[in-house]
Amino acid sequence: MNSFTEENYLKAIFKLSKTNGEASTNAVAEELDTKASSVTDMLKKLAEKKLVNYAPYKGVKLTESGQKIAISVIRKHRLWEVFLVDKLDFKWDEVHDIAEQLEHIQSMELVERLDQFLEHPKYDPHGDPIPDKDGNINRHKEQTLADLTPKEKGVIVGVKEHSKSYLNYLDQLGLVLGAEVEIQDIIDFDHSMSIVINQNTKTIISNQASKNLYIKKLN
Amino acid sequence: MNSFTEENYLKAIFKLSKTNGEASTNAVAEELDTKASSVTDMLKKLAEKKLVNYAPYKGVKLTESGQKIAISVIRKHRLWEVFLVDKLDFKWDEVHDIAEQLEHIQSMELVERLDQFLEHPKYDPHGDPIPDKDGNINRHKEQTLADLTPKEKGVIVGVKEHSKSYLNYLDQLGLVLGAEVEIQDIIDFDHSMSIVINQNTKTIISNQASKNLYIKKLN
DNA sequence: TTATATTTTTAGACTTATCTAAATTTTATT
DNA sequence: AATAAAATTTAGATAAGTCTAAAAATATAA
Repeated sequence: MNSFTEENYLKAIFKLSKTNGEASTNAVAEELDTKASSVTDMLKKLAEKKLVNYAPYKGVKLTESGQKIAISVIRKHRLWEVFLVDKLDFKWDEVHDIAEQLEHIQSMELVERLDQFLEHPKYDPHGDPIPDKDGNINRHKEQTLADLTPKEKGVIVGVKEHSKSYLNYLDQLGLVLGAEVEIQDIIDFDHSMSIVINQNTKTIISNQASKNLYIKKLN
Repeated sequence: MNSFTEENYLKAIFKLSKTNGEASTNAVAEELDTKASSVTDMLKKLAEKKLVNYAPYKGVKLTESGQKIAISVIRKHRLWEVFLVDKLDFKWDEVHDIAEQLEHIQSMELVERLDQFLEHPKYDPHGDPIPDKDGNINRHKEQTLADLTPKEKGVIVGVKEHSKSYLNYLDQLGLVLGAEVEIQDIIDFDHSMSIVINQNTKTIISNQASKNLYIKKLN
């Protein structure tokens, strides 16, 4: 059995590995808000359990079984988020901390029944894909609002950044999943965009904001 | 913030205090399947946090705030059990271990929304009363099937013992919450009873079994 | 390529929760 | 009341996870 802590390390390493397939000690420390020395200790432990491949100074990589656990934790996290939003009427900016706790509940049966109860959702409330029972993940297309050019339209399918303040801000503007956005203009200086939301509300958003919104382009 | 462990100690002390208002070190150790010396250590810690009143060799008592926490954990446990049985179709003998984990999730908002989602249940799947938001508990009447005499009838309203094997056994016999039982005969020797369940199934149950079934007498 | 900066690891300490074994206190028995 | 038995506490260890400070390895830059 793995501890909460171990699961959190595996999850962090998984997240950081998306780009280059592995993670550095410092990156893991940053992600988990802890010290590099603590990370080193834990990596040794995870390596002994064959959950990661680790050689001193050489970074860390999940093994097959480490990845399996990480994905299962992510599956639970995202399913619980769907539960919280769809069934308990939480808003998308309120569920993260609670799901961080619920993701560690141990019971295969529970997860599968929850999945069934929620009618096998494919995405969580932030548009992140929910891994299936066998760990397959339907990876997101990486196109963001910032990639579009004037006159182009897209539908919001997800967010890259999950902070409460960002989600709340999007909510205010009506930039929620499924909303349609048309680019009107891009300011050369700072790449901020003027956009029209759902063909009626006009607003301006920063590049910082637009590059964290996943978009499915419409033609 | 309190750890899982602390919450489990408070819950155990609360449970053991039902009879005499306080608990002995050994009783707590037994309840939590740990050693008396570990309990002593923890009692000191809880006492420092003003969650219990503890004097060496004199037993332990919950303070007001200790009791509040214990009851809130019990409230969560029982609400989650209702969720698991009513929404996820678990059986009453399958939910204990999962609820033992879920009861430690920290979020007032979550509990209140769950309570609402479940439509403010008064009892959990074993007939145990669910404390309300303010910690008031609708205590059970302590009458058991073993207290009835031949010809008397009652409805099953709860179980005193929660082991999987007992619950499973009751299930087999149809001795579930709401079932009607009529006493036919009591064997003098071992106090086993022959009973009729729901006016049609006749069976014999041991005294051990009958004294763990809470009954509401019918007239 | 040598010096400097950055990253990572090691060493040693601390906290929480646990244990065993020994010592102490309380309770029960004669 | 003295002694035995039972319950409880203390002392000292252990494991998980963390930290600070110092040392070692790697990367960067003059």
